Amino acid sequence: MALSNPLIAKLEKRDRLSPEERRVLEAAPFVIKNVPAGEDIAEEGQTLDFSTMVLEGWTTRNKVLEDGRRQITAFHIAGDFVDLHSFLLKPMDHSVTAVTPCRLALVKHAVLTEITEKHPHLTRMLWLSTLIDAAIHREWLVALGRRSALSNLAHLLCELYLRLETVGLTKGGSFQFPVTQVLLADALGLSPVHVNRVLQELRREDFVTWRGANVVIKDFDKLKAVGEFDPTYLNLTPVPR
Amino acid sequence: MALSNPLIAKLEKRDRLSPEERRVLEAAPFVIKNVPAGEDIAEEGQTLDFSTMVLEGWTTRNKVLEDGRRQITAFHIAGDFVDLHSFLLKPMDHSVTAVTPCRLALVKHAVLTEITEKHPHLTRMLWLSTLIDAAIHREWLVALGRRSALSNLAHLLCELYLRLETVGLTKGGSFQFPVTQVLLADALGLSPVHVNRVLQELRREDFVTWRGANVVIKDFDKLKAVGEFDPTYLNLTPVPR
DNA sequence: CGGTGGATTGAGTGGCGTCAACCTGAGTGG
DNA sequence: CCACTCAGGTTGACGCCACTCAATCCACCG
Repeated sequence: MALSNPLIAKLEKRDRLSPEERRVLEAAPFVIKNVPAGEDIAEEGQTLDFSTMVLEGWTTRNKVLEDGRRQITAFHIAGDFVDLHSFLLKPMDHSVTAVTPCRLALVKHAVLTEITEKHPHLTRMLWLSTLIDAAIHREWLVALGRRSALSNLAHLLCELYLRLETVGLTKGGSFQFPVTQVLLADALGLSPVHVNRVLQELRREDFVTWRGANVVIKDFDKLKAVGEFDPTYLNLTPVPR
Repeated sequence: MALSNPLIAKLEKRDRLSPEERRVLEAAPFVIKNVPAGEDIAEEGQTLDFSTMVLEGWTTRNKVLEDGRRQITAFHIAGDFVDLHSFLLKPMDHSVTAVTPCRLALVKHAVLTEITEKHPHLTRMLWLSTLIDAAIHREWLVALGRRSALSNLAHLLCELYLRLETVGLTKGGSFQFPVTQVLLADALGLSPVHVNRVLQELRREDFVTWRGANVVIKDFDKLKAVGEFDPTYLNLTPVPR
């Protein structure tokens, strides 16, 4: 399997790639690395000379406070360049952690530099993917600052559903979301206990069925309404960029 | 005055620019626009064909929920390309608003495209500036999700102080921060009433003096400690990128 | 069959929100 | 010069959403 399959799928949702650009991505050298669940993929403070793409599995970006409280700032799935920003941002300002066992592709920064030297449009597409990450951050800022716990969770589920769909990881209205309630709490800025209660409300209202990692969305429209979800920020329309 | 003075200052803090690159920025065509306080500079949903740089004044990026609640996701000051991301992200997923009267420089996206075609390193530097915006978003996510109101405010003041310093807008330990408590509330994810009380605590503890827009930091170390502020994420060290 | 990670539940608490009144200072107009 | 207005800041009373602490349940596993 080529490095670039899920990445190409993801980029093509945003703009057409030329055959040449696709070839460049497919020919880019990389190293496969497997990481067990729970392990850190990159740590705050490190200066890396490669960036990591997720081929399989779930990862988070997270920061830890002095007293051990943790905030997850992003979830990443197949096709996501988890730390593409480490290409220009040094050192890492946060850690990246594997939630499940992960298959990763490590790409040297030198390879990325060369892309930026020779392929302006492809460069813009990679830039774009970091801009979408930032747009997601902004949406989470609104959720943490101004939405209720229930609304925040509903919004997150809508977002994940669409992102997973673009890389073919949904089945009907369902997907796998292999996180514990403690992890969810760290993403939503809540306590684990309260996450449990909000989950119960989600189920009571019959928005979703959620058993283990398996999430079935039963009423996407209601979920969208509760989360005031507007997918614009995911930039899922192909446009020349 | 050239478009690029505060921008060049900002970029040079992160990596050296070549004389050629500086010339490109200085020669880039732009239009000056003055905007009164309170006016929207760009609105959610618009697709723009230019990006806006702040030459003078304060602006915010913000999102508004259906019931009118607002969340500010960023403050921008001189030298910041407020909506550089609109170059690749279309349409705008949030609004940009002038807090004070602002002097802006509007740069056509075509100009930016040309830079990406001809000047790879300069492109990386512009990319970098959007990555730093994202790093700031992440820091705010931690603040909103896991920090107390007081800690959040302290952290914000530390951040603004350093950012203003890099473009020469501090004087001793003081700077101008022309926001109302309502605006601050929208940035910190709090109610205006609670912002007022947290401000009183800041003053009571003698961390800062704050009269009108004039903020004097009396004990930066204590402020850093309360906000658990670590400036790494601002990438203020020049490094080849 | 005990150990363990994760989910669930209950009781009590607190940080921050809401509502509403009041204060203050900087205009503005007569 | 003074009355009026108005935006913004301040204060008090009260309530709730979400937190903490701690116990219990459950499924899975060696």
